[in-house]
Amino acid sequence: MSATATQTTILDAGEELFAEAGFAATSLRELTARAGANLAAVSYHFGSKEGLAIAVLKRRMDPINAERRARLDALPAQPSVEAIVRAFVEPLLRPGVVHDAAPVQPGSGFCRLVGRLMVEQPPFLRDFLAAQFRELGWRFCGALQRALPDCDAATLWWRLHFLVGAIAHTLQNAATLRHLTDDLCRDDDVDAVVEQLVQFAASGMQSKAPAPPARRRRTETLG
Amino acid sequence: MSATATQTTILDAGEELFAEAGFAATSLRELTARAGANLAAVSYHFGSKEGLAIAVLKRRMDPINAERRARLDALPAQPSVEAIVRAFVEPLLRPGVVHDAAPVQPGSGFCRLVGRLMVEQPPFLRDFLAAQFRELGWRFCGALQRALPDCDAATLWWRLHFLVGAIAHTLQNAATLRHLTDDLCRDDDVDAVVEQLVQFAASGMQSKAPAPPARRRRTETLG
DNA sequence: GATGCGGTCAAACATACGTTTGAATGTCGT
DNA sequence: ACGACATTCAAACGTATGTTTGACCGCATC
Repeated sequence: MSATATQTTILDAGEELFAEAGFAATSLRELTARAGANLAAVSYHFGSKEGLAIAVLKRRMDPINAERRARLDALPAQPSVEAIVRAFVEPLLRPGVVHDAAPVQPGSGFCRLVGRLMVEQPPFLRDFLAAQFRELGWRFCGALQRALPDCDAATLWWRLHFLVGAIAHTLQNAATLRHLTDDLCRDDDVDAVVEQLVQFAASGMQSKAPAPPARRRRTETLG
Repeated sequence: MSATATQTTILDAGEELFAEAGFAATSLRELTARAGANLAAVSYHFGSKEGLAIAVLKRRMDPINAERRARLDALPAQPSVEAIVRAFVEPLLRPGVVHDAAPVQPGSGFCRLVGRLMVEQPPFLRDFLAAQFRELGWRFCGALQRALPDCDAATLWWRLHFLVGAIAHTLQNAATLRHLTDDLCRDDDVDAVVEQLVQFAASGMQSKAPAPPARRRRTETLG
């Protein structure tokens, strides 16, 4: 059964509004109003608000992660670190991913949505997001380790994690940065932003692994 | 007029719960129950829920940014990039900042709160956060530019922005990473995490500035 | 010991939320 | 043309929210 027009407009509106204000702060009345749909349509088609959020994510995340996998597999035998980073970053930030008739634009709601939900991580999404990312993370970590044999896996995982944070924050707050810098940093040139990010992350990845600190601080979790 | 005990316990509870679930998803009833205070106390002492959120942030952010400024001023004449990055990262991630009788612990609510609200950025907080960060950002950008004369200011601002994203994501989702990597990446050794972050960011900062892309993509904002 | 006042409290307020209901509407195959 | 099924709709449901109210308490001060 293919998605009806109503389902699509609701998914689009969810993408936009969840990205804009977050999951908890978005009401279904506002959402269905923007979608031009009836309030009850959300429950009818997606079961609940949470079900809608998962559907919104799933619609885009699956193709993006598939493209990441494909680009990882398409790399040469001895890929540069930059090429690996690029395979991770570009499928998310650049257009090209299509679902139904709505291609993902670089500035579209979904980009910001990922930035938002990746960090907001409502409890009901944690397992879903972790499951989405686990296998892919290990694959990229493995590729990086082959390119950087001096780095342990933990260090590379941390750096992948930092990269995800940088991506998420950029996706969501690029406009803030622009405002903060009096338009010095423009967010309307996607290619330039991608290059900045790839350059920064590729260089960070190739840093030498830090030596474990001499004394261990008493056990405290960081978050 | 100094803060009463009630105000302090409410601020503490706000720190914890806003960090845990975000601003919109936290109810004042849950919050005041945890604080052992009456529901009406929030309106009485802070005016509103939004007023409370600002007070929670302000209590910690002012001393942390002051310490960042102090450490920046205390750097030698020709500081290394790593030293500058460290002056930015450590005041936020390491303990030592004290307000009233409650020191900021590395795993305390506030660390995660910053990670959360830095990215959630409810509309009413945007101007507040931007004002907090603007002057500090320019100072760090200036210091970086003196250490990296080949980099333009925009590139360094972007990298500072990436660093903020990496910090925020780490503060908030370190536990997720731990789970994702089957305990390979531990979040209970704060020193090690700080070293990972500093190492990664310092190296990323020193990357050569990317050449501006040949053709400009049509105007689209990224977020 | 009366008065004023900052602080606390239980209760109520109006509103907004996510979800459900049951009737109405459209759209197929036959 | 008709029955069946999927979809839409306005309305209502129960609950939870942020905020306000007005009585009450503990102390200082006069």
